[in-house]
Amino acid sequence: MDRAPRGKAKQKQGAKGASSRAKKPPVEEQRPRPKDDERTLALLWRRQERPARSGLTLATLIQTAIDLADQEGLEAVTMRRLAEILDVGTMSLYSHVPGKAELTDLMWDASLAGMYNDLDEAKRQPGYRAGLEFVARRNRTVFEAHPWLLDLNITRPVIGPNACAKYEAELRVLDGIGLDDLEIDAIASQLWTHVFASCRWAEEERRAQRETGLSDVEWWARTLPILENVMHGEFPVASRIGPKSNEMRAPESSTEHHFRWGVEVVVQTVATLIRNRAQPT
Amino acid sequence: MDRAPRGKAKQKQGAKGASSRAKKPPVEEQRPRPKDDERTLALLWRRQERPARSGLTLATLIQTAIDLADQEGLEAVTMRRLAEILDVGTMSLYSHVPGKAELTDLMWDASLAGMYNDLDEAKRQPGYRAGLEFVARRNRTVFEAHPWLLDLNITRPVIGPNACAKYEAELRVLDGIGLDDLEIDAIASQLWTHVFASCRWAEEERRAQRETGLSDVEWWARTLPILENVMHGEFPVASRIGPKSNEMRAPESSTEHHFRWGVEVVVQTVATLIRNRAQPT
DNA sequence: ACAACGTCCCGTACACTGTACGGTCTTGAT
DNA sequence: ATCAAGACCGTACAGTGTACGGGACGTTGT
Repeated sequence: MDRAPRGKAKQKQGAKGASSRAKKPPVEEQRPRPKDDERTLALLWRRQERPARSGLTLATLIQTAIDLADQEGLEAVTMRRLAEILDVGTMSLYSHVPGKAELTDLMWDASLAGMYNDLDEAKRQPGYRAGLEFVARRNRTVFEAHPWLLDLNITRPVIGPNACAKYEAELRVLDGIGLDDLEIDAIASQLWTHVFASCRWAEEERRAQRETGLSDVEWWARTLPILENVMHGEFPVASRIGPKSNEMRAPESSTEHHFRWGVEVVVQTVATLIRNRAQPT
Repeated sequence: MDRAPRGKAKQKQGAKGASSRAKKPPVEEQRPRPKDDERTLALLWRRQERPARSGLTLATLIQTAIDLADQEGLEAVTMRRLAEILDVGTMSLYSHVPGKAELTDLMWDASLAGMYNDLDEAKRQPGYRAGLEFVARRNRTVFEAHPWLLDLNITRPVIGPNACAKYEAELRVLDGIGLDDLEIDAIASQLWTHVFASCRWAEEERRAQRETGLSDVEWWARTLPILENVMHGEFPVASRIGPKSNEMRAPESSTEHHFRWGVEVVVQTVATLIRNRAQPT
């Protein structure tokens, strides 16, 4: 670690030489510790717990983290900050949780708690269309309650009880209506992808507005002349559609419109699949 | 909550007061500096540049960052590391770029360079189906060449020349085939969302495999018994579909299948929109 | 009753991040 | 030749996650 010849006051002897500053002997590569899924799984499915010596529970730790993220955003959630709020030493948190990454996984699962009253709530809607719309709205509700979930970019979540229940409840909507298992999975993930993207877009807009103080329309009104100045009519279609879509989307109802549109596409896809199944040519 | 004799031994004077550790007088809240979009825009559309004193060009800075991200992932891209590779002082980078966030924006736009040979390449495909498939594959190619793009979670990119060209080339596929402008925008974003999600899933799988050394099937084979042990048949549909979808997806061809399936959905959506337009009843 | 053990608590320290500040040097225009 | 602009960059700071090791405590075995 100690670069030997560094010295010579600060003259930078070789000057223009290729590698006057390049050092970093290979040392040993240490990956950042690969996230203890085993233990996370155990923590996710823990039965119940008595508070430990300091009165701290894993559940309250997670809840505190979630509350903090809700109020000040995900980047405000640091181990030190959490410890301070809970009035314990920073390192005490590590006796409840293997590390921050794992805590985040726990937060994810915990925020899904109580999404559906029971596993058949969604299925009970009249028809799969109503069911899918119900599911989509519930998902959006979660994202609106915990916007930081949109920053997680979760693709392969560790499987916790609440995520499981959510998954089950949502799959049941699609079960037994004439799709095979792979189609069910594909449709479900299509719906999630859309809802996530749609919510993320809306949230991004909200944040931009909060930070810059400019609404989307105002921002475009200010940026457009600069852009047109620099791309001299090279991109006719883009300059026609880009601003317009945003202009139309700006009113709150239009985000809503885009959201419904995506759900509708999923519904139509299901309809087509079923129809083709019914009459195989 | 707080067991009585907590204090004593360790002194810690106030001890059991609620706030022995809570301090942090309000001070002033400082946001992390709001990302200078104005200047980023100027840098994105810069015409050309002569190398500066040290021989450093913004273009080579960006390219170095991209290469590094390609080879070691986005988290390896730090200002110090970049400076070391380029053999300049860390703070020298800041005379070329306002900060790291802006550099990331520049990296995003730069990696889109040359995606299409010309603005009509995609449109030139025979029919919108071929056009959309072409676009989807090109997008995937970019994500495979630069997997770290999948970590960016870009929703509102700053508009650079390459992003513009990409946008234009892709919109042209949908232009003039009977969709209105809002539909074009919606379809395009639906396609991007799908490609992004699909590539992200594949990449996540690759990473998991690289880190744990377990393939997806192996991982499920190991995890499933643990899970079933803890969720005693509570989630029948989920336990039927979850493992199966992953099992089937494991062979490389199956990721491909899912990718195509999503594109097909988009194509069908376009077809439906056009059909309904043609005969407005 | 006592000892031993495990587990929680946590102060300190380390390696690493982005970048503010202020100085020095180079270069191009006048 | 002068001078201002701007590139360069050493140092420092506030912040991050967490490794380490020691001290305090509760439970359990004897």
